[in-house]
Amino acid sequence: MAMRDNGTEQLIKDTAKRIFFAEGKTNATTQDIADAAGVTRTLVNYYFRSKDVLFKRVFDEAMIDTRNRFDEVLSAPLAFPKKVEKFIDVFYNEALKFPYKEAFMISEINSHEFALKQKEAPEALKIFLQDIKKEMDNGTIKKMKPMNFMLNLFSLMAYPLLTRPLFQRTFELTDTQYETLLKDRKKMILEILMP
Amino acid sequence: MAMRDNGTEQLIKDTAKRIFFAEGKTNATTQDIADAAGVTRTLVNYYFRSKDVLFKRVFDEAMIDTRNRFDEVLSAPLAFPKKVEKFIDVFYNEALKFPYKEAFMISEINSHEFALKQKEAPEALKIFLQDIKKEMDNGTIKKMKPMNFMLNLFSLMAYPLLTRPLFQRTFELTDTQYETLLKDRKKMILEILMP
DNA sequence: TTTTTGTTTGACATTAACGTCAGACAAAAG
DNA sequence: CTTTTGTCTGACGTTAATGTCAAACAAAAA
Repeated sequence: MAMRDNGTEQLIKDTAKRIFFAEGKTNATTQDIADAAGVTRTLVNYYFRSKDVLFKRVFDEAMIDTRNRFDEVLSAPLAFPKKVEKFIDVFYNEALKFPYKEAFMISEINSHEFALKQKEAPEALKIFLQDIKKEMDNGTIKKMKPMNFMLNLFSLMAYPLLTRPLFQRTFELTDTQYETLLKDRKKMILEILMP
Repeated sequence: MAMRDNGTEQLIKDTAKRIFFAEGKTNATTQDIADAAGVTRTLVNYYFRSKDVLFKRVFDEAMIDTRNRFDEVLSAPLAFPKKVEKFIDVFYNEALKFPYKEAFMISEINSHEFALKQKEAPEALKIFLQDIKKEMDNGTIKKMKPMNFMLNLFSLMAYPLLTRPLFQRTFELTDTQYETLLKDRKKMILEILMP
């Protein structure tokens, strides 16, 4: 086929994402990815010049993807509590599909090659911070630096996912038990943040 | 010297810890570590049979070290609020010394080779969970699963450290600004958890 | 058809990181 | 002193992972 066919390229990227984010094989080689995608390794080098390029592309697209997902909720015309609630839902649904994505991103973010593409803070985040400020002025939520409120929300959602392997084994919980725990947290997070 | 001398062995381990936890070079090679320690790479293989062994030892000792630090506070005969406050202090002091330790541990925990040494939950954690339960019964803190309270505490402390490179750059904060933010969080965490 | 263009493959070259080994060396034990 | 034991070094071999290349191939364009 002579037509510009990005089917294979997409397949490789999707496979890489699956391996990294869903299966948690952070040290996968290009061979592993090629095998899983059912193509030869040479093809990986044909579409992406090097392993590094592929990795960075996967990472960047994951960042953008996550941001878009967040933006949609955070800039939606919803009442504040509903917005937060929906945000938690979106976050957990993604986490359910890609259990290792968070941990992967944390690693990359903390690597020294990490560089931000966009310079400014995303518009949606700014809107959300303004929402938070407004709620504080209204007395709906406890007064603090809006940034701290946001950090709290992210923390309470994400951290139990990041440490899941440790906590689940330490307290000898089954998969379903831990998932119940996570599900319970949604209500609890809302109560804590907006008492 | 024919005397059993664990000076060099210790030096290598300490250097590795510094490189991983303080400098954040997670992909450091045995050569890097040997160079930084001022010894030949062969020595690394002499004391630790392989790279894997060295890495696992560093990780395991870091786990134990952290646990001991926590245990000391968590099982101390302190009033609950004081205990939590001190715990946050201990946590942040460690984070200040080893900014990348958390991220490193998260990576390891989420790798598929991760295995827990000890089977049971540490005694100190059990004590802490009982403390929490007691406070809830007393009505001092909001009722929830004690495990969730613990998760919240860890989350609120740790997550802003894990995502520091991302948040700091996104909102264009200087090092001192972010550290101020972190310092402010201590009071805020206490207020949130024990209103 | 022939040509052109993009796709795919297998074989090869390169490299970086790791592990081993024989032997040098120094200090304590005999 | 000689022997023994533990420490250290340099050189070497091995491997796994990556990257490159020429050529085969298929489909669209000429």
